[in-house]
Amino acid sequence: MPRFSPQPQKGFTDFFPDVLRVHRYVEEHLRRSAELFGYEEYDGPIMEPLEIYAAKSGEELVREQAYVVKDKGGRELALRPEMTPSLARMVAQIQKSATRPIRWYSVPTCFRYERPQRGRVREFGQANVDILGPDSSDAELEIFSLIRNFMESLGADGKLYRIRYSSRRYLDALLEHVLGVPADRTVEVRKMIDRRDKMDAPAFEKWVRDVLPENAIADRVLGLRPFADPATPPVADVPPAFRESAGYRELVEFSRKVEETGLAGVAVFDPTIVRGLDYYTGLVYEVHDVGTENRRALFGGGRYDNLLELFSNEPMTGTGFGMGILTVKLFLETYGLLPADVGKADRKGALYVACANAAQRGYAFEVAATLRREKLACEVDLDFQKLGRQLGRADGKGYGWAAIIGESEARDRTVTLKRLATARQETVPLADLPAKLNDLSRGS
RNA sequence: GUGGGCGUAGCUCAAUGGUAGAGCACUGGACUGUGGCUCCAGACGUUGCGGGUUCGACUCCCGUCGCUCACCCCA
Repeated sequence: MPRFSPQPQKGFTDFFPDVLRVHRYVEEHLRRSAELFGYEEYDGPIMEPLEIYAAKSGEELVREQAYVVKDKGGRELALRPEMTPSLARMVAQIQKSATRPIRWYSVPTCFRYERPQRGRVREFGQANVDILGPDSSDAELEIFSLIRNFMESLGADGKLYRIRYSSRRYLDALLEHVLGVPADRTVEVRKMIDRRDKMDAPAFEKWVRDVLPENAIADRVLGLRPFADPATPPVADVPPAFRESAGYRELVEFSRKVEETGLAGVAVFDPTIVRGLDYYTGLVYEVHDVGTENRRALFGGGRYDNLLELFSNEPMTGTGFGMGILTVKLFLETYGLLPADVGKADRKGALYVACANAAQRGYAFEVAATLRREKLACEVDLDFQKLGRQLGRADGKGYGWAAIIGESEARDRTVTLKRLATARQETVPLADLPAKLNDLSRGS
């Protein structure tokens, strides 16, 4: 027999029970926050035709990073690298009948063939929360509130993270009217602004001057520093055309709303937020750790106006984010926000059936069945000898109670009910056991 | 695709060219129906793999594979 490696594929994860519990902890908090805001859970196929990703996100990325499967009909399917195209497809089906806004969330497993590193693996859980229909930035306000609620529920206050937002339209207006960047180079200059902090200064300057040989423009781009208030970019004279642009007005108004809503503590304008692809058309946002430990964005999102264009003639706008379960988990670990017992099963109210003699195993199973009928969790030790070992296992697994069974208990149809933490025990008739356990658990 | 770090028991790690070890975990015993503590014992290894240098390699050299961190990218 050949021996295979017990390790999972690179970038894939074996979720052992203690690891899975941590994962679920993050997921469940997200679900709870989403439900609190009225969002409904959906899910879609784990594979979609390759083309719908290619159409959305560019051929090259898809070829390099998609897991592609050819089915028996010769169709090329991709393991979903993201949820949004499936969301769009599904929404297109119910677009005419659904009550708006559509508030949906999902917690899919997604796949990307990339080189793994901290916070990034090939198979990953990514929560998605989207609100579709309203074109007002009140939708973004709601999304920001939801993010704050989620982070607070995990014990992260506003000092530990920031929602940083900007807008495509604002940035384009800034480039056009304030910096004078020619239209044919806005895409690349956007990229520069996104990249500035990640490069060393001379390399950045060289890049800028290569792309913008006009010195005056290059100087203005190089002189642009991050600034806090979108209404006042730090340049000598702001042309009126900029202040009249839709991008300017939209973002300044949104910034004001953020203040009014009391979100200013966690949400800040940041002109360097650009977001990777051309996907987004309006407000964009990312959530970051304020520290340097976790440089990868915890959340990324934005507004898309053309979401449904692949599937429907009728446009629909929306905004939403994706959030990496793993990145949030790393964030929580960094700040010690995971409860100490998050990886352990909670069995404080559960009972362990310890039977000292194989002759009474039938009665032991009957006791367990009786409890389970009353929705009381219990586990039967299958050793049927060595009571000491059995109690040791019960303790090791964190059980709150043990039911000890031997000859006399089986004869009298009782159990010896023992509280493991205190070692106190008493004999209880089987018929009274469920009620007794419920009473004691409530009292403790 | 590029670069750094690391590969020794299930896990965390020692062993500076000279007999491969410890702690934790596991199994059993001390203790035949009463756990956590303690003590004793056991099982666990092709030192990632292949080659080279050497009387002798976990140790040094070359290659290779794997893991990891960063770059690239990040729908």
